[in-house]
Amino acid sequence: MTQIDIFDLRGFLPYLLAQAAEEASLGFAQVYKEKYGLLRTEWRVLFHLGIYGEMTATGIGAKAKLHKTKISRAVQRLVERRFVTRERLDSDRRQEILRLTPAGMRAYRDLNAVAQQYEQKLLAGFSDGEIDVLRSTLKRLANLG
Amino acid sequence: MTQIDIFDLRGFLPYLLAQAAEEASLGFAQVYKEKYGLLRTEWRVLFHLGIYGEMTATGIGAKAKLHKTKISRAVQRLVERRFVTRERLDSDRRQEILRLTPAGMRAYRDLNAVAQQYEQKLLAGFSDGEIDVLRSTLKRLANLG
DNA sequence: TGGTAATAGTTGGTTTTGTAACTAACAAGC
DNA sequence: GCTTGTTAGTTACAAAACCAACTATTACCA
Repeated sequence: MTQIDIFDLRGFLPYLLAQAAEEASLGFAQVYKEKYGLLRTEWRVLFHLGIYGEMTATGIGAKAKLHKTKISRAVQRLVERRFVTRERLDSDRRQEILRLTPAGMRAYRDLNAVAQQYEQKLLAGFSDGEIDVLRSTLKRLANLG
Repeated sequence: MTQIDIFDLRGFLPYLLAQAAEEASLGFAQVYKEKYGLLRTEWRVLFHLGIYGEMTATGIGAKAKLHKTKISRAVQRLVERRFVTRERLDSDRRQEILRLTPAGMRAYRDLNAVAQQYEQKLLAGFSDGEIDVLRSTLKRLANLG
């Protein structure tokens, strides 16, 4: 067994993805942390409510692939900060509908705008073709279509 | 300010990257966890030593962009499991050279082979062109060339 | 109906991470 | 040679993640 048939893990896809994901999320994480005191999971919940409107915690978990305990705690903090309201459903009193407050919506819109600029910077050196392939392959890898 | 100019965050690159990275690493993480009881950081250290041969903790940190405390703890556990040895350098007694033991090398080679197969499955539905673009864009995003 | 199973969400205890302060060894300037 | 600053690695404490057990409510079905 020689060293020759050893696969070069430097290009190992899960590794490249992890490194690129971390690098890409870092700069933006600073923004939502410093401007709004949000943690990553809290930002994600905010962003799902901003996109989809009212949702339940379980619904967000399914879309974002986040565990319900993480969401439960994120929602708690978002409610404390008055970015989100919760309302028990009369038709099924186990569920709570989550909604952005006006303050939550303002934060969402602001961060949305920042995100847009941030992404442009990230992709500055890439061609349109590369960007298309990148997005489409990532979506497939993430099982998002 | 209408809703119309709101950027669609479903395609937000840091989000897609995070989701794809998590999905891609999950299956492989189970392997190194179940077969060798390794944590993610421990696997990364093992893999750097497998690729580059002997290194210091700081050297691994620089390559892998891992904080030195994380590496310190990972190395401790790898030494306990007899996958890694450490040796203080006489020329600079602050540094320790880390090396794989034979058992560490065996684990590395085994996981390397699994990784290779695993990656093939991940990329099964992609064309060669897509794979090239994916790898090259990820490397640039991760500042790895 | 009444009993069992399933679902929504929370809480508690353990692991793991993150951050800062720490020790030990070396380097550089005076 | 001292003093000051830097670097390698560890440790300690706080924050966050993980997992399992829990409450409350609804669904299934005999």
